[in-house]
Amino acid sequence: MAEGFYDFHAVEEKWQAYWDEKGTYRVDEDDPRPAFYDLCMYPYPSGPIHMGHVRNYTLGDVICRYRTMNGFKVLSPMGWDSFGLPAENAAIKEGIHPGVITRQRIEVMKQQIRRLGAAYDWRREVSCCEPEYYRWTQYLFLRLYDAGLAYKAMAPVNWCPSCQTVLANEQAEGGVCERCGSAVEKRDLEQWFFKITDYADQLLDDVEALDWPERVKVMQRNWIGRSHGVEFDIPIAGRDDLGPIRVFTTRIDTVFGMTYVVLAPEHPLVAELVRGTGQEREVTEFVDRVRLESEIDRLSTEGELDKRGVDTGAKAVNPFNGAEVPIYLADYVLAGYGTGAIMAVPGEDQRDYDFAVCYELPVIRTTRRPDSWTEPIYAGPGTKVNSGFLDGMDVDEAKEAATAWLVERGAGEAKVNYRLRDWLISRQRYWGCPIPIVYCDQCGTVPVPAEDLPVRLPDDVEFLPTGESPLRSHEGFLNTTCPSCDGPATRETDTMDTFVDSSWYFLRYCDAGNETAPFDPEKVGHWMPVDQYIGGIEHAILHLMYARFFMKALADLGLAPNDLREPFARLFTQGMIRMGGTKMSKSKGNLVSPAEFFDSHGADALRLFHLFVGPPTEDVDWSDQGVDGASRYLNRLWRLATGEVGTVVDRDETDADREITRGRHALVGKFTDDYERWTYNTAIAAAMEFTNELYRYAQSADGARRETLDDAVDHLLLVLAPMAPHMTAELWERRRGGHIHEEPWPAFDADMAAAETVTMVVQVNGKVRDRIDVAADVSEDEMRAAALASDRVQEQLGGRKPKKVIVVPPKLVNVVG
RNA sequence: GCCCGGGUGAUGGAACGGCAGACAUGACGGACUCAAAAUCCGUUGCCCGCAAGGGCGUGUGGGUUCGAAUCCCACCCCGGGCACCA
Repeated sequence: MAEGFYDFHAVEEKWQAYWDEKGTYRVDEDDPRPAFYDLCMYPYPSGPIHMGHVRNYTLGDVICRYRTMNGFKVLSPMGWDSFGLPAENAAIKEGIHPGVITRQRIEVMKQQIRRLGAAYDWRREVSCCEPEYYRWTQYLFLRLYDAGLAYKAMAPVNWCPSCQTVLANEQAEGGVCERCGSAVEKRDLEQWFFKITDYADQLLDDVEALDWPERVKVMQRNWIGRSHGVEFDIPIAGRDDLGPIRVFTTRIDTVFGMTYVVLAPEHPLVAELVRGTGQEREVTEFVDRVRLESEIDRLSTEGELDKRGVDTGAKAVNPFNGAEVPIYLADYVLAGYGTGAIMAVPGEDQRDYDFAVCYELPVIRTTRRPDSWTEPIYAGPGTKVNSGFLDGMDVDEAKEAATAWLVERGAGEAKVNYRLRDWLISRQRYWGCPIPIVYCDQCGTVPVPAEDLPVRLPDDVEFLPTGESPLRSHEGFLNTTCPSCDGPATRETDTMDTFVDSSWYFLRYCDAGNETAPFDPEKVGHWMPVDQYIGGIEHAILHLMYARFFMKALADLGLAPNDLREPFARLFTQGMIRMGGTKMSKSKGNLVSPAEFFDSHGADALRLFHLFVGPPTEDVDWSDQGVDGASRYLNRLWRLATGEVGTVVDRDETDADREITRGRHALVGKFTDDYERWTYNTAIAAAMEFTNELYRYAQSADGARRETLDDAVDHLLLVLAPMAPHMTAELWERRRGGHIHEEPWPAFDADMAAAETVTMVVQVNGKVRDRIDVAADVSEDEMRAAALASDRVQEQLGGRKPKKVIVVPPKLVNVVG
């Protein structure tokens, strides 16, 4: 390799070793610098890293290094989301323990992440599949259990009758078991839940103050889905033995338009309602059919409305006017939301209308609609009609009056409902955190005492394609003694959803080595909340919602500081890397491996490409040529900074030199702005422009003035240091000595950055007709005079007097003629 | 269906009401070279013109403004999220 050529292999290795050994990015509580917590979502260790990781960690690293230069101690940790299904499936396929596979993959990934040059405090590394970590996941489960926030209940699950196991929704796509192809059924099984619904209001209200992308906030709000309404009783005609049907509505003002009532097929009153009636057979058949259908089938039957409901033959009595209306079952009413029963108002609800048309049920409209309205249903504001004592009121008044009417009679009350359900955490799987519970014939459900944790996953298990968790047949794991009575007991064999592990890993980073507690609340208070969280938009709902719930619950339990209610103050969601228009993925076979580029172009070139290709929020298409371009630029910078370009002379400062100094002040100003705005692509463009200018400067007949060029190049290196850390460190050391990443962020002088002369644009009727160089501090009058003196302007005016002259100092004059 | 994004050269993108296309990629031409690579220089939105210059141009149509890629209204197309939530 020729002397003077940028040998990125050697340079990158050298500096990676230096940062490791010197511990440049290790930070502690007693460091007096202000704290900044910079976090990238920890990866699932799938083996080699992909371009999405590169983009994510490059952004995180740029923040880390930039904030460090700005005087912060930046906590930037890394770890592994190492429990989960893919490793267990690989274990079944290859006959290797998932722990072995996972640990190997972590090593590969860690090596590659290191080659990216990202600065992590590796002392804080966590891996949630290790007992040192999951012990504390179990501990937190127990604390939630003690607080009544973890409970066991029956829940409908996807069940494969052939594999004899529960399937996650994504394993039951299309209503078919992904392993054996059998039709998946709904089954009711005892499952563990976290009571996230207790926090629904807080989770919703606290979204407002977060510095998060608006679309993520919208998704969180929709997911929680708070709706205010009324719950009330509708008696069943002639069936005093059955008690009323309780319904929920957000439109109690439309109650006089109720022309039928609908129960969910799973509603508890159904069996009694039809027993011994002529409708019994038809209703039972309907209920059985719906029960066997998966959620997916239920949704896909859209369009065949006539098969999706059935008349029970029974009648309900509208408490407001005594009208008798039929009671139907329909699968569009969900058992799990509200009361599982609705009053149907086909005049003011689209689904009710569609159903009513199909089953020839009457439509009563209760809101006067605008004259121009032609749609069959109207749900807007207006005056009530056909509504008894509500007539003449507007919608809001009617809601209030109808609610008061119900409350007076003890027949109903205002009620808030949520779309959010409790978090089902049970997984019938091996490779997850065991739920620390035992079942004793004498004592029932007994939590494992904290001092007995961790409940370890046994290593001596066989991974067979039976579909059943190996924990269920592992005698040594299954059989234990009751912590309460010492009698024989069996362990819970379900493990926790991996989202539980990721709901607190950012707290463990604050105190990763703690052997007596999950973390010290004081240390957590020192670093938290995360100042900048960076990750993919795919976690916009689940992970971010669960982690927020954990933070609030742990603060309430005294495990974390009480005022720490939100874990992530600022969130940045990066766009995807695509290849030829589609997402890069193994299954599509369009993966581009970052590792190849470490070898062929170097980490700095790969990082620079990712930053230059476009705004980091946007999806981007991968381009090999783009990396070539980034690499070309770095080589250009290398030649400039190693003195291979042009001639350098010693002389007194000339105008040309001063223009270069002005340029470097402007450059620093541009970078300072762009780092704050995350517009790295335009910052890099400015660096390229300035580099091109320095080339012309050094190659000009007069040559470059030594101090001026050195100062300009040094500043170019400083501003690029967070983006291309290896090359800038190497050049800085050669030119200046010392470590560039310990230099302070360069100051700039806005006055120095301002140009002395600017090019003023002269428009006639909004079209550019001339350009005139003027002093930067030119007055409005001078600009107007210069513009009107322009031959081109006079030509365009053709002797007419201008009607008006708009002057925008010092950029533009618009002559309106 | 509802809710977000987004439509700018051959391509990625730039332009936070004021020069549309910065910077880069690609392509073409040239220099250097025995040759190639690397590097360097030049051209590169469309149309008319020898040129000076002129006209057109940011998905479509309208509007606001001295001035619109940018703001407003309507529509078309693409991407994403949610979807019987009463």
